[in-house]
Amino acid sequence: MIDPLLEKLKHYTDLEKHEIRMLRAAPTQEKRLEKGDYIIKEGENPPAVHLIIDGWACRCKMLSDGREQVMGYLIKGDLCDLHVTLLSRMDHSIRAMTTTTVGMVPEESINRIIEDFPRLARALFWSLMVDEAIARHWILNVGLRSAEARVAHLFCELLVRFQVAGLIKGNTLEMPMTQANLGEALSLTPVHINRVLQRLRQKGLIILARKELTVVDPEGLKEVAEFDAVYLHLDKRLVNHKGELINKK
Amino acid sequence: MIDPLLEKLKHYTDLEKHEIRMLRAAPTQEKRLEKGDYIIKEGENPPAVHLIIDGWACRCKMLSDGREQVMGYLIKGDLCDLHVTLLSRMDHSIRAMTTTTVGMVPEESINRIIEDFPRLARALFWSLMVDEAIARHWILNVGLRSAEARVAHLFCELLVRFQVAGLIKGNTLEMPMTQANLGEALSLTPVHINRVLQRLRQKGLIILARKELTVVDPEGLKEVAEFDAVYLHLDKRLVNHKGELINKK
DNA sequence: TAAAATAAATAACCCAGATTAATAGAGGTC
DNA sequence: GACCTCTATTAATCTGGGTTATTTATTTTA
Repeated sequence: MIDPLLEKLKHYTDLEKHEIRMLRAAPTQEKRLEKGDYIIKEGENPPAVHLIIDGWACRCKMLSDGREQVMGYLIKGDLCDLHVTLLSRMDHSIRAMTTTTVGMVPEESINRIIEDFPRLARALFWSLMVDEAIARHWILNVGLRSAEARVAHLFCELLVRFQVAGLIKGNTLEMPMTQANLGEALSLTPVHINRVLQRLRQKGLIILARKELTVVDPEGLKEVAEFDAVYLHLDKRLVNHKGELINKK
Repeated sequence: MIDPLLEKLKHYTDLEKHEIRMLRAAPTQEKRLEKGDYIIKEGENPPAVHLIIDGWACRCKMLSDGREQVMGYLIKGDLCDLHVTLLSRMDHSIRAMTTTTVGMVPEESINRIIEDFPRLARALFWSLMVDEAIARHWILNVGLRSAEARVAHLFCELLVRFQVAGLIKGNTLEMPMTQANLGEALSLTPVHINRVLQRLRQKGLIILARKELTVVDPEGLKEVAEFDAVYLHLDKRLVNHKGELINKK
């Protein structure tokens, strides 16, 4: 089930049958991981690129005192470590937050895509650049926004990403992370995350219970978060079969 | 003077004469900017990629209340907006922090490199991936480290980046940003930046005066910062003329 | 070289979010 | 359905870094 990745890439460019076929055939093996397992550890040089097929994962890194920062969430359709095809080893770890199934795309398939499927290659690089933009905006989030805006911003981001990957129709998504885990991502303590969630609930912006988040008032939440989806770069580009942009302006 | 970029890329792969020639010829035009000028503004879709030839710049983004977050520093040899060849528009701005000269590399040159100079293309993508890793580690820095460690970490990063670009031999580099600007990058107030700098000076780790930083005790500073240069991915890769990795393990 | 403007240094006081601790639910599991 | 463990909730207290204000260098400009 590679469809969420396809759905996501379609937001960047149209893909033809043979490109879709190539992508569907790319993960040659699946691996199942339990909650808490590391998909890839810092320092490793995985021989294949991992694709989240089912479940949730996060990018994370620990300091020597044991405190951990979550640097990004990975959902169905996200590629975990495409960048490691260029770098030598992981500078952070990726951990499953639920029971998770990952697909393994051998590096040769990636190289084949780069050589023979330029438009697909361009779409994959686009998703890498979006990951970079998301990382930059997390700096902004942690650095500048109040606790309440921070939580709201993360929820807005996840809502859009779920919609983009075609995983939900409405405004309800599964959210398996604990308040402690949210705290690691947003640099807040679990206690304060709890306080903020109460406030967002009171304002009628969200419902969050039993690992399920419903954004009751998306516009209101965006306002609190000062959320602007531009950084997710969802505007469809016109790209020819060689991967070249046409009609750029 | 494109040498800092060349120096940087050489840390990833060896380049041959014709590749070096291509890169040297890439910036067809230069532009001079004064301190405070925007090199590229959020929302723009620059027709050329900007290369810092001289001076300092920063990636930044402002919230509606006027507060600004610096999301990264750009030094000689850095490409500002390579990612915009894939995305439609900038999701943040780039501002000159000193009088700055940028070279403009037309998008056609980038496309030519991707098509005909695979090893060079791979090196450029490597630098993009390093930018992404730097962004992720800034999340860690702002999110988890104490004020003192944060400042120390930034100084360690800049020291290594200056060394990698062949801009300095020793441990002294020009540092034109004000304490207020450092604060915008590290999410600290100018007052607190000042307090922290005093402490780092007292500990004999740095000398900072007249826009010049000397790291007196690099090892000590790294210890305070818990700095590990792995995320800058400086290990030389063995890459053939087609840009394929050889001898990966 | 004096005046003006900008940046650095310091002090006094304050607050958003941290810390610690204790309680209450929710899911598992046997 | 009794037990156990993990997660959420709440309250009381504390602190790292923020705020505001003033003074003292540096630079820049004229």
